Amino acid sequence: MSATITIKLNEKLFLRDPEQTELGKAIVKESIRLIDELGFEQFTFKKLAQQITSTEASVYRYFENKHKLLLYLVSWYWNWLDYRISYHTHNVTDAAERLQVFIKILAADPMKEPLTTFFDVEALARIVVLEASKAYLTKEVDNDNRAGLFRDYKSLCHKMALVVLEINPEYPYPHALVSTLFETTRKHLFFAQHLPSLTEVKLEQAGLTSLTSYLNHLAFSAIGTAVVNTQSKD
Amino acid sequence: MSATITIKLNEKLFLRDPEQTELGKAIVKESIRLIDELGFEQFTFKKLAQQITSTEASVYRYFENKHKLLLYLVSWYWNWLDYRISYHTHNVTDAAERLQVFIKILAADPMKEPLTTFFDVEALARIVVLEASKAYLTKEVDNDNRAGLFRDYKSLCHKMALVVLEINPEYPYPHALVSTLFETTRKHLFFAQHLPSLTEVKLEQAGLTSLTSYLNHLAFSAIGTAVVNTQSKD
DNA sequence: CTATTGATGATAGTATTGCTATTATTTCAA
DNA sequence: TTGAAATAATAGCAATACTATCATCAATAG
Repeated sequence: MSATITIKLNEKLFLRDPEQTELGKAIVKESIRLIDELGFEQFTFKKLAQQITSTEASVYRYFENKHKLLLYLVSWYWNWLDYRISYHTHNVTDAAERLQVFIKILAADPMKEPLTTFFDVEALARIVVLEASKAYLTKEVDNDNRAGLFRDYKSLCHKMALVVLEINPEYPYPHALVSTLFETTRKHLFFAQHLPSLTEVKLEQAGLTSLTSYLNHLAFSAIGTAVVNTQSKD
Repeated sequence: MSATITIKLNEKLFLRDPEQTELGKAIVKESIRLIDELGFEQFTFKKLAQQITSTEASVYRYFENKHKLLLYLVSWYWNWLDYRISYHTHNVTDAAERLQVFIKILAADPMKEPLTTFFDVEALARIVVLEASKAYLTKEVDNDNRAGLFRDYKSLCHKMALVVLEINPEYPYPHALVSTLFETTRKHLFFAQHLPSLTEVKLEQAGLTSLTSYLNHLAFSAIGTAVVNTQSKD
């Protein structure tokens, strides 16, 4: 059942919903390709418009500016992660096991995905590694936060924090630990590729076993429980 | 003994050494003030030149571009941290205790500092929190890395990794853990201030005890040793 | 005591960026 | 079929990220 789940994002992220029109989808699809190729700094609405043979003005009708577009893409990604995590854990009763599934998905382990998208999700995942921090590391954070633009990241974080508390109700840093896991995942994917002397994590295998191991180790030693030794069913 | 330790940075970070001239020092001092005030995106060499009543062209004679300037400032900061850590640990024999001093300094606990600077170090520390990630999260990382522009961060990381190994020679992720501690420190200082729902860390106290506690907890539970309960002597 | 070098300042210029505005054209729904 | 909405085409503007040229001034080397 390859359901087309519609990911519902905060309306303040865009001026016109890009999923509703062909042009909108072209903007999203091509912006992902271009940001992945050029990096966020070199990416401009003019270059994007050229690629989709449209105009800068048209792109501006969908997104206020490129920062909002980045926020849109990143939010979409967190929403997608949330969906995948729910999908793969909804019938896992043991909380520790659910946390492990969470980590496995975070670390980008390829799992059969029921959600098909009109754009390159792997490119988006690379964008999240390289650019996601820039979505909030600005002088505009507080305004953007008030506008609810980080809602998806925060709610996903909270959801996983509850799992941590289920494992150990006395654990004093559930949100901190989960956000650390999120940030650490991206940083170590990046380090493994570009600054390998900063980590023991290696990228060689598709399963990213060393990243998964490191994250499991960090999480479970902090929470104070041994890593559950269960093979997940997929 | 308030020694004026000269922090020696990679020469590729600048075109002309800013510490050698009055103009150079003015550039560094005022750029720290301006980046802290405006954020890195809104900061320009033109604005900087106006502040120091010099010209854009003169600034460009010291730094190739604003990205290199950021790299310079961030490298200076890591170097300064390195110096402080060495200073406060050189006669601490116990490795676990040295790691704790390291964490305490990382978390910006105010300690008597022997190094006096001609600019606002606290502003620089804020810049590191908000902007340091942008120094490497670019499409230019590999070039910058080849040019040795991350040398200071990497060597500091390695130094601390050796301390981790001294505590537990079997520990499989010393560099990963240390870089996680670095990144986590900055992220949680940021979260505590702007996205508090992502962390239990609070900023209220000068000593930042909650951040220090969280970092100690993360580090020592991962390494597999209890937190040493020693009051440091300062 | 020149003569030269090196650092700075003054000024100008250029391509690109990050928009906004106006008008024209197409589309498709009532 | 007509009218509203979406898009394209074009222009323009202030700011950014530089580069280049030339004049000035100070130190210092011969």
